[in-house]
Amino acid sequence: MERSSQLDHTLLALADPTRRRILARLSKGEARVTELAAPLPMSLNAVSKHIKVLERAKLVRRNVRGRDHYLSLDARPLDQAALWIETQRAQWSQRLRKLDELLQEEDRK
Amino acid sequence: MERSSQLDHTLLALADPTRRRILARLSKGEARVTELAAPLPMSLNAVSKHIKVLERAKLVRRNVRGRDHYLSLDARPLDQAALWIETQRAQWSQRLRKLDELLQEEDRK
DNA sequence: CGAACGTTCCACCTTCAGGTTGAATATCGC
DNA sequence: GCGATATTCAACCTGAAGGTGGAACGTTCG
Repeated sequence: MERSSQLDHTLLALADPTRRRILARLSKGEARVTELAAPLPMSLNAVSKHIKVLERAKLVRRNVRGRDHYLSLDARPLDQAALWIETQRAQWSQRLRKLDELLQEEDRK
Repeated sequence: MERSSQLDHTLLALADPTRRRILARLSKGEARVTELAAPLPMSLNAVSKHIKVLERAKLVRRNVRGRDHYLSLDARPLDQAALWIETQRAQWSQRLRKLDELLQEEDRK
């Protein structure tokens, strides 16, 4: 019934340490699945699944060359996530500011 | 076996539209559980659970006054999340810059 | 061609997320 | 004290997340 938004997928993908490690690795340059899996304490299959989650979130692009699949980072969805967080922080601090003004108003009376 | 990090909890809490709605509401001021639940298309119990997830992530604080529980936003965990995202974006764009320099170097030869 | 390699697909298991309903608990107001 | 109100707790269900191992598939290379 419910369509999951792009933002849902992005944040969900980021909410896992293994996937954040993969992204951190990819931010230094493209890599194959096996290369990404090598330092991780799990099966190649599990890593393959994590990559699929990252692809669903459009955080990672796949480039197949022969039998090798080269993964690379696409940082654009991060912009949307950062935007949401910044918006919340802005509204929050704005509210604090108004609250502060209100309290000073009280004091003057 | 695995200890979940603060960042995991934060991002996981954010990766749900209902919880983001709750946070957006709270960024405009504190509210009781029932007030938060009113506009949401689910039972009060479900909302209570969502709030617990937000509390685990330390994004929300609870202030009990009589039978009413007043929830308020604590934006500090958002800073950590924003930091991680910004770090990734920085490394990613730095890599693109270096790649660009490299290509220009190639051209000059 | 045939063996090795890189990756995915499939079947399975266990844990957890998100929702439900119904009962329990605590407080308020008459 | 009693009924209404605010919230949680407990049990349960369904589906998805995250892991496993093994079979399948396409590609490379001797």
